[in-house]
Amino acid sequence: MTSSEKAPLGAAYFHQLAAERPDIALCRASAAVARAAEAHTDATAGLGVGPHLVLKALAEAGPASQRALSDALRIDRSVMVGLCDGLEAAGLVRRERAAGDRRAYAVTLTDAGRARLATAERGVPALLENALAPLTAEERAQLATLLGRLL
Amino acid sequence: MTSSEKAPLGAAYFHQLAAERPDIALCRASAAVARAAEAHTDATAGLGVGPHLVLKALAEAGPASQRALSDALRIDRSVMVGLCDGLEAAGLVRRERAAGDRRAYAVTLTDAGRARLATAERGVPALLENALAPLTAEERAQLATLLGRLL
DNA sequence: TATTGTTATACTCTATAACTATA
DNA sequence: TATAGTTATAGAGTATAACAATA
Repeated sequence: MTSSEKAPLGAAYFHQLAAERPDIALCRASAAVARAAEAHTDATAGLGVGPHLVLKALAEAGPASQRALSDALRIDRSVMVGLCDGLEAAGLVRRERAAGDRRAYAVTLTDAGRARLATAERGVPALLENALAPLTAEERAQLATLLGRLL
Repeated sequence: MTSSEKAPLGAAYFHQLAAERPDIALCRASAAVARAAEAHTDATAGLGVGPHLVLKALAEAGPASQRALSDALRIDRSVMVGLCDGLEAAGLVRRERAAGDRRAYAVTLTDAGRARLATAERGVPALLENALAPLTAEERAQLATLLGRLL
């Protein structure tokens, strides 16, 4: 687009592309951040992002149906099933029957779940520091605001 | 985190989460933008993002090896094979042998490829408008800058 | 030894459709 | 009829390991 026939492919090319196409920059940045965060899964007590978010939501909101968790975390219902299966098998969550609606569960955090969450949460700052290292605190806040607007 | 036991799960919950966890906001925003963009694939002449980027790189840099394309677009080499297969089958690209290195191809844009790219590029503004609708032009530039820093 | 292109494979994430039991 | 949970499935996207031809 700049000059008709001179734009060598290299590291610089991708940055120019990222500037032109925020959608693609978003996709690649998301993958890069996820990779960087995943490298710190140790920090989150071996808890993946999905399970971690479920425990966190339950800790903050109390027992909830899988449907409510799905909506709140924007995770598909069919995925939530497996997430809760894993958490239940690990003893971090109990599936009690919801009072007043026998279709739904009241997914409930166990003491072990609360403890595991606490450990995982302690690792989050390091995870974010690692994943967002190139940004200052101010820029991170800016980014969060912009992404919040997109969501 | 705020008060011990009151944070109803709802749309608001996700936004609070996004504010606390830019990594997760990035992941969800990326998916949301990709979905919005995909809904406009008509706008890009039926060309997916990967193929589009390959054509664009070739148009801007001239014939290149798959390796160079992989590096420039941050797409794995094994994925680039299939991308080039598809583009070649569609007649948008030719795989000529590279001069001076019989291992590599010189992937070359055909006239049909150039025409298809031109059509697809015409749809990009509408695609971005649709995907980034919640952001002002200024905010889009801000976002691009921040993502560029992350990459 | 290292690199280009290739294949096979696998893993994650996401989404859909269909089923059951309840409502 | 609509909803909660479940299952099976399928499609992207991404990544690894191994191989042949070539450097």
